[in-house]
Amino acid sequence: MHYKQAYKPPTLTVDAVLFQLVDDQLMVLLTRRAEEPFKGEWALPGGYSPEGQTTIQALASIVKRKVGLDITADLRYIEQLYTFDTIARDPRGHAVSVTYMGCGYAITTVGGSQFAEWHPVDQLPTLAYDHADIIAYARERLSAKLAYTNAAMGLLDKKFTLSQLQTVYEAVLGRELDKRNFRKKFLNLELIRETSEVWKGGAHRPAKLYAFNSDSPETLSRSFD
Amino acid sequence: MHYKQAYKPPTLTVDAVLFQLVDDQLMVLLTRRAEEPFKGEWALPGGYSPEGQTTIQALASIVKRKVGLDITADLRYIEQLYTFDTIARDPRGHAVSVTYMGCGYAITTVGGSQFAEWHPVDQLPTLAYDHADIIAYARERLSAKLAYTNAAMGLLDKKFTLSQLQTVYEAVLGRELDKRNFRKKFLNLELIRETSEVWKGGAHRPAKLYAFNSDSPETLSRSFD
DNA sequence: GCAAAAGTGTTTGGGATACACCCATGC
DNA sequence: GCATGGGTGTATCCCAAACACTTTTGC
Repeated sequence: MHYKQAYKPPTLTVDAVLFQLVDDQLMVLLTRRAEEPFKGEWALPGGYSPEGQTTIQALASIVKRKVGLDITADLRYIEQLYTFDTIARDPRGHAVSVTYMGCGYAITTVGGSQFAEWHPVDQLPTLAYDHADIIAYARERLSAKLAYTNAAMGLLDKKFTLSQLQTVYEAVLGRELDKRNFRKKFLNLELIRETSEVWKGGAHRPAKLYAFNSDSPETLSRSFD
Repeated sequence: MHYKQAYKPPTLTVDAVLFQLVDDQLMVLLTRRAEEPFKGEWALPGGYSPEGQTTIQALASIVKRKVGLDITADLRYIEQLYTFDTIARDPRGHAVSVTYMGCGYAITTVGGSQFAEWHPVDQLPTLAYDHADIIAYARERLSAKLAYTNAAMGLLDKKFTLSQLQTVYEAVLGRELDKRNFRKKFLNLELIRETSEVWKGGAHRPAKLYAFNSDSPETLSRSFD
């Protein structure tokens, strides 16, 4: 593409905030930077988004290469979050970052060219660039989405118990919920259905397994909580 | 900025969906394209976003130049909407567009290097690029924001009557609301305050003027409607 | 039998909805 | 005095919140 006047676009990058629950805690995937700038610091997985690829395509190949995670196979949900574009956010020069937020369940396949680790979203280390802001924004968005969509699906197995569902809500919202009210409200939304299976999880009464009625993102007419 | 490997970013553009009410109708500002591609068709105001400027800075100068509108002075509100990045959206080559949604009140200053006109959002002409999608997305976002923020502020004068406020809600949501319930609910939100002034708008009882308590965007704890 | 999580109902208060008439002004 | 929009109250229903005990299993 060429232009009548001289035109130079900023660098375009992509970054992903990837969530999953580990031990009932909301975790985010971070990589340790091997090079300057911010060498040795923690950062979100991300990289350059070149001409000829959509940002999500670029993100998919970067995430696969750097942290060994397949965003279609390993994630249950991903959406565009926001585009961060302040001039000084990258010390090397002006870089505009299109960010994504994704959710998964029991992801263990992490391991690529960069060292990566899941960190509790409530106890993050110092982060490179403006990545702390990006994570804060993603967490807020996810909280909001729990209330009016079936986004909790992203953090659960295909079949799950009501207690596991409640754990997702509690971990993301950061507060405890009443078990009876939670079940009543959620079952009223007609978002999930009972399956015939049960979960035998230990030395206690087995729990019924439920599944979401729809595999795709849904917006609720009346919102939850 | 230079790179270890060859890296070429896509073109970065900005586009704005600007709303205002005219005759109780929600209108969006469109320009008529003077050149190929899509010569003669209607499009959103927008243009290239160069290195060294944030997208909102680039948008401000483009909108000022092309349609003669000052986004700080003429608009009451603007926010980033979404980044559209499909490869084929611009026939000239891969162009990623960071889009914004803005609202104003009684804007009459339109007139720049491009012919521009306000169009009812419910009766749009054929639009260039993917701009119809962008407008649909903006309208949805604005609808949603009316429910849980003070975004209606953006489409009103600093002081307004409750009927004018209700008109904003009806125009954006696209349905009629009950006057008594609307007033009760809105006054309960403690988002607006009565002023001592009244509006004498014609051959009928004068209406009390109200003002928003806060000039800046606010999110409500309990949502409206 | 005991530890551990699953499962279950009722009461109360507040907001949502539906609905119709009088009031203040200009002309 | 009449046309025009401004302004007001009540009854009903449903949802949200608070709250504690019994059930089923593994060991």
